[in-house]
Amino acid sequence: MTDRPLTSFEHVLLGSICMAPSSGYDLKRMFAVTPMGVYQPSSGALYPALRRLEQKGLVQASASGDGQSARHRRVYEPTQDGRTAHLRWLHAPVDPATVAPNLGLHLMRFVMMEHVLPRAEVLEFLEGLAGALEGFTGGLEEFAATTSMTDRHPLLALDHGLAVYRASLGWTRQTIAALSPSPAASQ
Amino acid sequence: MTDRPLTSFEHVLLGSICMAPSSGYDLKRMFAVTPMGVYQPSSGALYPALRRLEQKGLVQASASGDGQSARHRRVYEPTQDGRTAHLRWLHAPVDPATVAPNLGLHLMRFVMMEHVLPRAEVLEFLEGLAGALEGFTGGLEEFAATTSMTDRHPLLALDHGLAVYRASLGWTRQTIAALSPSPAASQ
DNA sequence: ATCCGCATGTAACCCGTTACATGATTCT
DNA sequence: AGAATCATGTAACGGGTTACATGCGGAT
Repeated sequence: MTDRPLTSFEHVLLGSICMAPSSGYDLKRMFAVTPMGVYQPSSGALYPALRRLEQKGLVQASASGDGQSARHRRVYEPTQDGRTAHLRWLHAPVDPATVAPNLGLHLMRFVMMEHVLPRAEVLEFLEGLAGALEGFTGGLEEFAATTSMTDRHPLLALDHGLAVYRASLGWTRQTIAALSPSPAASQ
Repeated sequence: MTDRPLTSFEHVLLGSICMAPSSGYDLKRMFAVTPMGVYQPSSGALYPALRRLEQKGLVQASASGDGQSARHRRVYEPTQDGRTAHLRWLHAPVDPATVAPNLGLHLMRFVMMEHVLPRAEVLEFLEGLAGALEGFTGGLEEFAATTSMTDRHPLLALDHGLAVYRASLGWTRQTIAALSPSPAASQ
């Protein structure tokens, strides 16, 4: 009852439910089937998390009394509070400190922005992401330049980080371009 | 006492101690200073983990009775058991299922292989990594090809995944080339 | 009739985070 | 002397994993 902020996992669940009312099993299959399935939540994580969202009044089991067929499913849909909390989450600026450890989470946010945030705000988010990625790669470059390390593998691992986050930055810029309203002649 | 397998974190600590005997504070600074610092272990995680390694007989507080100066430091060094456990960890093949969620961990393994595994085994590891990355990107490509998704953002997010893991794969191949004994004329 | 997939849940256990506590040493 | 850093630790709390339990529904 301390009203702690939602965990990332809870935010993803809430967001999924906002995109489409879902049962726990639906969400499980979503994780299993889509490339999001790098993380495979267990029943012991999923169902208690949904109950927590319910107890916080962010989702509710749909009162769809549609006849008999709903054998044993709890289909959740967002409450008004849930929608606003989800929107707040989508609107949160990209914290540069989280861009490296939570890149995947920011991508999830990007996916859930579609049809919810106006194009301009999506671009704003991507600009923030690009800035954070620039900062991170810049930090790696500076470390590489100033370190007195002589061993080979650590420097190669640094190159890996640079390659990966530069790729991420490249995608971000490309996506900004793709989503920007083309000013004149289009592709 | 159930003798559970070591966690990833414990393996990283053990590996660091194998590379150079360290105190908890040394390890903390290592995480804080190097680009490894995307993960910043708390005292409540670090010191208990070291005690666990000690209780399992994998490390021991160095009995360096060198005079007085060792004010209040517990410097750990690996035991024979610890070294063999670390080597087993380094030798473990790349499980393709873990390559996406634990890429960073594999990179840590790569770093710790230097001066420990012969060049041939490092290359073997990198080949395994490349194969796993090919499998993963292949899976993403197939999903992109067969999905009936019409929304834009999920497909763009997929592109991000492809860009990032292809960059990782590119680095792997490049590194294989860089570490391979040049057969004839070198660049 | 039985097995498999659907569907939700619970309990033990472990571990990480947060926050706090404690003392020694060096710097100013 | 007082402050900052070094250095290790503990307690409360929350949440995830593993493993198990349960029951309904459709398929063979």
